[in-house]
Amino acid sequence: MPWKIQLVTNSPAPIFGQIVQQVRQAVAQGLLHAGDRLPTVRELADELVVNPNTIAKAYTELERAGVIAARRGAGTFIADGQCALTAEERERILTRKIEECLTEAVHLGLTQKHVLRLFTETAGRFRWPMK
Amino acid sequence: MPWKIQLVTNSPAPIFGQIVQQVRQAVAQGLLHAGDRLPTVRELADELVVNPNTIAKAYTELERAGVIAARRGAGTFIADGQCALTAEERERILTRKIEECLTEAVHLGLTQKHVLRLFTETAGRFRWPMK
Amino acid sequence: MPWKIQLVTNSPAPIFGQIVQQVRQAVAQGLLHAGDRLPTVRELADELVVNPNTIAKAYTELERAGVIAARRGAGTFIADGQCALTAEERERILTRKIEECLTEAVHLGLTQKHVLRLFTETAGRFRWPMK
Amino acid sequence: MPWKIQLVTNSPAPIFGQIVQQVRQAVAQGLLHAGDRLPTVRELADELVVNPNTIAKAYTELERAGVIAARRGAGTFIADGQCALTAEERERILTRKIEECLTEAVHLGLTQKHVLRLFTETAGRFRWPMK
DNA sequence: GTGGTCTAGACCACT
DNA sequence: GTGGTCTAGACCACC
Repeated sequence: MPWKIQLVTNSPAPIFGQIVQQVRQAVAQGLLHAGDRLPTVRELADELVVNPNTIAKAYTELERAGVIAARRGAGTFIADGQCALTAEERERILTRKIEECLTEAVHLGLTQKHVLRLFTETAGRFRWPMK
Repeated sequence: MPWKIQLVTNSPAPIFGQIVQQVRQAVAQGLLHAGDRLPTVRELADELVVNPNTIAKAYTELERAGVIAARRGAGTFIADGQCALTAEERERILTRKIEECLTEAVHLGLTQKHVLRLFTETAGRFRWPMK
Repeated sequence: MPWKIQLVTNSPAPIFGQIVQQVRQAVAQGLLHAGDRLPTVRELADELVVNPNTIAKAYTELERAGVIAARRGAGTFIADGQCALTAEERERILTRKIEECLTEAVHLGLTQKHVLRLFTETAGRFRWPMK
Repeated sequence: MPWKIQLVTNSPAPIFGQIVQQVRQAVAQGLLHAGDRLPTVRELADELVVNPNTIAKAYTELERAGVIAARRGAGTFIADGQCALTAEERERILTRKIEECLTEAVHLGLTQKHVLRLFTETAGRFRWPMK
């Protein structure tokens, strides 16, 4: 992998969830591309010093989300998943996420201008669909 | 309260967490202001039909976060919480939230333009500090 | 539960998959309704004589599919899930299933008339959306 | 072969299983007839770019099911397989398949009318026994 | 050697 | 007492 997964063991976020999020983000940022091979369950388990079942759970979750595809006997690969949800559902999901984000921002005492700048800058580090 | 808390019992999010998030969001949107009185634990427990312990846990969490303050014998009130973190720490926290948001957006197949528009629109419904 | 889950231990289908399919079918046939409570993980594990983790895996899968909703500390309930896939995706998925079904039918040497009758009869035992 | 086998490598379905299903479906749709010659294991392995062992496993499975027959030194041919099961057993097997199909349909939120139309249309693309 | 399933048993978060 | 997470270790299907 072109980068390292960072686990925070003293976190309320479960280990498998941290792995899921970091792989999803790497894909969204274009650090991982469709067809790239992920480390095997056992390799990653050794590297992160967690139980192989925990890695397997993360990979299962990612597969269910269409982010990766596991092939028995061959390994695990980044998929070129297309989201099949309706347009309304997608907006609904994202709006909720954005509201969480903004709630946090206001409570942190940041200004609207500052937040918009941070959002735009960060968006530039992601890999957007062309369509 | 000027608005109703909406609980989704069919949700992986814990009940107390939903309450915390909705109070925080109401404050961030200016629906609740510093000094406003919240319902008592028992009142809210009756209204939402949940265990009083669950409400108490939500209030404890909100107090720990500096969003509300309980005054013995008087009730619970919205605090005018000032965030005591350093500027760097605040940016770090928000950036992580924004990254989660953008990761979701890319996986939903939305365009950068669409997401920026949605973010800006939603930000307009929040109450920002003047500073 | 108004009916019993039947496990075939000598089957290529995994145990958790058999549970998933049978719960899905019970919901589709109207034997289980939104809001109904399922047995606890431990209860069902005892009843079917399998490991609680196996039941938990089945429940997790069903939750991900939106068929049930688990509430920590409260139990597991049938959800009133709405499918948010696009119309094309839904037709695509079902057509593939139908093709599998028909392939099987032809290889069994059944006549078209016979199969259509069986299909229509069986459909009558399901609970269809009104819309 | 009058048509091409399409492998989906990003799929939980095993490669050999996809081959088995597609040959069975081609026979059921009349694209392959009794006596037609199939490619050799090596030819098909080269064409699909998979391990010859995988093709061999698919052929073994198809032969076991009576769909094809290998003749030493001559090649592999589509058999005119007669299903040796009792009428009851055949109905039982098909009913289970139909139930899976209908369970999926209901969960996709499709109407009974829609599903019946799709089933009838698809059935028209299959080659049924005259008997 | 790869991922998938299952068991056994521990601990935690939530109601 | 409920479901959720994690560990440990076994066996199987697939390539």
